[in-house]
Amino acid sequence: MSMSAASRPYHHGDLRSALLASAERTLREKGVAALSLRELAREAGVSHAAPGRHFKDKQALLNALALTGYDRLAQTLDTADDPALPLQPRLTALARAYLAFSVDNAALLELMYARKHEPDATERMAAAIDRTIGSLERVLADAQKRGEIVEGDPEHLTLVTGAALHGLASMTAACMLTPEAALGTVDELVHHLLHGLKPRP
Amino acid sequence: MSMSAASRPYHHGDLRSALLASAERTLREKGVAALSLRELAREAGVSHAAPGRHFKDKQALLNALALTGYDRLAQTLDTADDPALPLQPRLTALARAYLAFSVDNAALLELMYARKHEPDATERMAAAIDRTIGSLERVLADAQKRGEIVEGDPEHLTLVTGAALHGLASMTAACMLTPEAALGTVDELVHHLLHGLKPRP
DNA sequence: CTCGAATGTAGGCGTCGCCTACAATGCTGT
DNA sequence: ACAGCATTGTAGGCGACGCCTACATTCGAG
Repeated sequence: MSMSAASRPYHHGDLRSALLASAERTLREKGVAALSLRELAREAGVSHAAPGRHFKDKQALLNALALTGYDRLAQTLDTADDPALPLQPRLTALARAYLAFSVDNAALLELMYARKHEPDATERMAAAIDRTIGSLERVLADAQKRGEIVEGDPEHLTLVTGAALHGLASMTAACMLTPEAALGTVDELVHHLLHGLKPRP
Repeated sequence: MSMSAASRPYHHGDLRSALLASAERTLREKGVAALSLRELAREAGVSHAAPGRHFKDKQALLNALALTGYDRLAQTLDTADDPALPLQPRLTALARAYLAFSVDNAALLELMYARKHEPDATERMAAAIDRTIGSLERVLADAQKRGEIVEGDPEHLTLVTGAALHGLASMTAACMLTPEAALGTVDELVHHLLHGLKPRP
């Protein structure tokens, strides 16, 4: 059968990946509200019902998109983490990496942290989140082993640190801070986190 | 003219408020995705185009909803703040109030922090956010005056503290923490924020 | 090679946001 | 009191969307 521009082969070949890639681009360029299955189908050159063969509904596509986001985030954090560094520069580097990712992928991050409802998606999402938080927990656990930070349940310390970082990223995403201001604040945030706000005697 | 159940008066009387109230209920009970102007119109007993007289489009209604949310939040924080308290309990109380609000109004908070586009809405929103952050900044400025916390730009200190609180709230909204766990962590978070993670000599 | 599974197509259904033309009502100035 | 205008609500239509079903084509395991 001919493969002229107007008549592609009946089967796309890798529609699922094409949809996800197209969706990510649209998400980045026009935001989540501009995402429509029909438009994605048009961009892929297939009929408006074809995406339904790969994603049972729109939410399923968004979930898949979020999961790819977690993969990229995990990879980003992994390469940013240098276990040889002392706590403060190590944590700062990790924080900068997370903030940079959140600025570059604001809409995607919104999807990643959106409350899902289907139990299966929630499971996979929770596992991905745990993996992300794991990067931070490793840093703090190491620091604790070396006596660089106070005793206490490392999970709680991770939560406090993670909340501060995520909060900064979230505020930036909400346009309460410019990305530059946020990146410029990271070092200070980590410093205050480690040294506390109360004066040291 | 008759006012039987089937034939209300031609004019609703206070459609705008009715729409906002109905929207807030739907938002709380079914989430933002379930909000539709046509459904709100049906609940108010008016035609599907009537809401357009009070909100130029759906986003305008969401913006108005967010602004009422900021009013309620400001009121909540205001009554929760006791300037007579020393820093730690004062900050803890404020944090608990914010967290409680964010748990009770998760979907609304999502709207409040959503990136808007129309310049007018963004202005009003930014003013509301400043008002909210002001509650926190007052606490820290007072503490600084009393020498309870380190020197430094109070705006930066506010940012660090606010990021941590907002992060905890945000993580709770994203179902990474149960509301109980979050509330149970607040005290510890404030403590670590004030005393730092590094061991005190 | 065959036949079922996987994948894509065509069309339809109900809902939505938004638009326009029109009707009813309220309000203000005389 | 009331004319005239601005406000508010109505009726209907438009195009887009998500999702569904019935059907067509292709792939691949036996």
